[in-house]
Amino acid sequence: MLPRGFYERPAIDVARALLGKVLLHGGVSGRIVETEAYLGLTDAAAHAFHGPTPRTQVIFGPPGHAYVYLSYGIHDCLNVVAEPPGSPGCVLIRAVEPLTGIAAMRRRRHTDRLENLANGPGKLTQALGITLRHNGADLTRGALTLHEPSSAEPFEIAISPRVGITHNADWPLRFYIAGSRFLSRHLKPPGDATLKKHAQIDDIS
DNA sequence: CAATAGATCATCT
DNA sequence: GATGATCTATTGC
Repeated sequence: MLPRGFYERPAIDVARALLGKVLLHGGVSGRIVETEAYLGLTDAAAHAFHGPTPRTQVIFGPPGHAYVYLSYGIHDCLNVVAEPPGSPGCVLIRAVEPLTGIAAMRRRRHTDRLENLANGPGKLTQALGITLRHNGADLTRGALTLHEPSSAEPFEIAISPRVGITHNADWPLRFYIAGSRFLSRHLKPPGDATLKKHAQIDDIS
């Protein structure tokens, strides 16, 4: 079980440190392969940016708790509260690699494909059975917990801009395990994009 | 494979 | 009354 102190540091540090850790709920677990940091009052993309509200108060509370919100009216998304009380940093869990309880995941997700069970913030909550009821839950004790992996193979951390936001869209606050098959988005091809533009130029001329 | 439309509702203005 | 830290199916190349 990760101790409270694990979460009591800057959100960016927690986002990086959470990679490779294990998220467990009711016998169903996954290895975290993708996270995003949200910096609170200095970050217009963060829910906490406008100060505490009934919804976001948990982000301003003690670290090591869950902030779960409803996304686009449909999906429950899981955040981990970081930083000391009053400092509203948090980390969005964007993807996990299925480890245990895979049968239950397949049932909840209505799909068999391993790579499609929990490769997105809305998908992993559905796969693990995490809902708005877990908002405010203490991650250091209770049904929803985080752990050190039993076997830790080394991995490389890659960085990119965050996904799906309109503010600070260029801030490099998304962290993921390089080469993982379980990411919410696949890597951009290394080449440039000039080839595509030719077609449009040809159309005009 | 890439782009896009539609679903759907708690939260805040 | 507008707005998303998304997902899926569908359409178009």
